[in-house]
Amino acid sequence: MNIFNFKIEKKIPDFLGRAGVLTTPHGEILTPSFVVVGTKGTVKALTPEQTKDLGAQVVLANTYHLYLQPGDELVHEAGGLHKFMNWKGPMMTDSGGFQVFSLGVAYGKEISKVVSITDPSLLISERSSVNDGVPRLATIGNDGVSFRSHIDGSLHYITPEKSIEIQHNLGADIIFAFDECTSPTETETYQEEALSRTHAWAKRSLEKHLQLESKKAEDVANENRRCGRAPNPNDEVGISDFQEQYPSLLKPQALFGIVQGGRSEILRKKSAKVIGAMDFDGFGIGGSFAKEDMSNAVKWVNEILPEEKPRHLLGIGEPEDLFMGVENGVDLFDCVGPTRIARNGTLFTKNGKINILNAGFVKDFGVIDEGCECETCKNYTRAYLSHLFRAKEMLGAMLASIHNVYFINKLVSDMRQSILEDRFFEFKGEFLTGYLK
RNA sequence: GCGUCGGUGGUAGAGUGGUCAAUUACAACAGACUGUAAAUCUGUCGCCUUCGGGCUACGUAGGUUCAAAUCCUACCCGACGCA
Repeated sequence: MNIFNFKIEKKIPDFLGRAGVLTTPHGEILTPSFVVVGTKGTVKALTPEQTKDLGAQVVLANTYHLYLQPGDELVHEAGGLHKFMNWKGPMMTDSGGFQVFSLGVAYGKEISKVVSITDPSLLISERSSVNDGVPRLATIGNDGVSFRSHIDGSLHYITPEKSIEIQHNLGADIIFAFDECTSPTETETYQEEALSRTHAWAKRSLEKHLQLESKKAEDVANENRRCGRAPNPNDEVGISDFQEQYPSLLKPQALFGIVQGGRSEILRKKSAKVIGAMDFDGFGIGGSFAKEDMSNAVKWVNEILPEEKPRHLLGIGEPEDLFMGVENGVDLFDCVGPTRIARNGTLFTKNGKINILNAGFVKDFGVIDEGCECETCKNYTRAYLSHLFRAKEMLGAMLASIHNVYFINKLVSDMRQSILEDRFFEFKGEFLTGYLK
């Protein structure tokens, strides 16, 4: 299935990279594209209007968080997440699979999305399927995952079916299969076990999704009859014509399957084959990576995944990683980085990141990033942002987020343009020379 | 003028004979942050160091003691009360 049209406009010669257009019921996404993260139905410190104006084409919210608060049923009652949060463009939701990891094995440890595999303290101690005594908020079973709410401690059980159900209630255009994100420090044996679980969950996610989609199609047909509209004989799902006519919640949703496999070439390729052969509308590439492994993993996977479907590298967003991903055939990226580091005082510039809290910026009346066209750079100085951060004024986080989101969207958009103009590697060289110094 | 209480590191404020270079918070300085447990977290925070330790420090100056930020005396400063 490929429910949303994905058109590849131009490829990077002899590489996997490409520029394309993905059409969703809420508009087009020009790829490659950076997906801004709005976990709880808000891009932190930005209004949806600002987010859009900063060049964001699509936002990603989170199943687990919205299920806990305010509850997916409430969001559904509100008319879906688009309407609830007033985001009119394309939207994605993550399945909660990452929280299996971040609230599970990674809980309380210094393990995150990108880790240094050389650090022995990160090694996961001997696994026991029962309870290894390590405190965590998520426990994995073969059928699903028990979560202890990080908000109030209450216990919840999420299965692939439950995740898909929640994501249908939320109503994003693109939703993800429920998966298990593993740490690269896990043993090969465990990676294999987790991978077969992820594959089984992918299948169950897909089945549940198709079931809910056909029910939605039925609802659409009924709605049609009720309103006296003639069903469209050329469109058995009855979807494309309804994009403008029907409320958000009756619009079709695309499901992306997620490839895992840790650091292993064999497992990554196996996963790409298995997931790639399933009837997904696109694919996510997941996992916690050792930085040095990332490009290999992406390449292995994208050589196998069907070329005509979009690919999303989950949770990656450092500028140098974006170049790596685009070069290796990734169409979509999401990352909390730009917004999180912004709130913590770090800003992107063409010459690398700066921490605006550093003493040198107190009396620096220059702009954050010379030549940047964002509202922050056009109107405020480094000294002013320095003051806002030191004074803990929330405008600091807002102005910094404006800059970082603009910067990263502009960067990916420039990459796209460079592909179209056949000068991707020139652009990459130019940018990284200044950025990585 | 008399009396009472008090003067501790950039700030606030613990400590009231040894375990005190001195709890804690804030500030300061730096670092981290990659499908958001995150407007968060970590480290440093008297001087010197061959990282073992050495030196100078709790208003000032003396004193008691093996040992004082802690006890005594005088002085300086502050708050309050009485004249």
